[in-house]
Amino acid sequence: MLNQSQAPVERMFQALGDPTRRALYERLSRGPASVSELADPLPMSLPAVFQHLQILEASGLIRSEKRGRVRTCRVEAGGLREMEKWIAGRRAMWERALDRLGEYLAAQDDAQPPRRRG
Amino acid sequence: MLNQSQAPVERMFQALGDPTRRALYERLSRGPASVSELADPLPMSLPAVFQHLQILEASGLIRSEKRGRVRTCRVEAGGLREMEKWIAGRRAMWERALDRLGEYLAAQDDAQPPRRRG
DNA sequence: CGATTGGTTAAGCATTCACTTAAGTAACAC
DNA sequence: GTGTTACTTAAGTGAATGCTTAACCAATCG
Repeated sequence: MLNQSQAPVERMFQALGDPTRRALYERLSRGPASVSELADPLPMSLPAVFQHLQILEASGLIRSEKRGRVRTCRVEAGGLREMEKWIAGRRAMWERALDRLGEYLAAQDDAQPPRRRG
Repeated sequence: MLNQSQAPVERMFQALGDPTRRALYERLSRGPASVSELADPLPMSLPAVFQHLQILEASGLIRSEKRGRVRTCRVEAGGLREMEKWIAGRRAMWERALDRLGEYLAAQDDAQPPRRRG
């Protein structure tokens, strides 16, 4: 798997690549919830949901806190920001690449005299 | 795995959850490249890279075109946009949830007379 | 033409992943 | 105290994933 350094944003992408975890995250973006509240509508066992929550939390997308015997989960704002930053970075590189292509083509035009008007 | 409907954005997240594919995508965001150019710096076989490229293309993050015997891959702009849209949607929901919480707390304040000034 | 290059397909294999059930543990209810 | 609730841990299983090597095919080269 070429396990090189596992950047946090990568664990976020991986976390959201699973439909269950995406559903959990969408639910939590509507407001905090306990583990069993989250598990209730899902067609799987509570330990399974708990494992998914652990993965989401390890990725930095959510955060949770235990009071008494109930653990309340909520979205971690920083997570979204990390992903947005990564995407913005790729977009910037890609747009710069397009610019370079434009400059290159312009330079080609300068070097070779235009056919129509020559 | 709760295989419900596999939204396109989900396949993108899943695609970028792998370090190799993330590296491929980063390379391509700097400009187009052929399959073997992409495979060259990576510590794995060409078929392996090819499979990763297929996954990236199936997710809609990249696009490729074959001329003669060389296939040229490039970033698909729409892919980034899809992911940004999804993230923006979650952020919006999350911020709305915070607003609701604020309103709720304000209502609580109105209902109960303030302690300090009462 | 035959040899090489660039990609593609196929089959197999080891690991990881998404579950499961069973068995804890700790907080609260009675 | 006993029982119930809410989570947690552990162990196991089948399927999906990330590779591999060994062909195979079409385009280009000599």
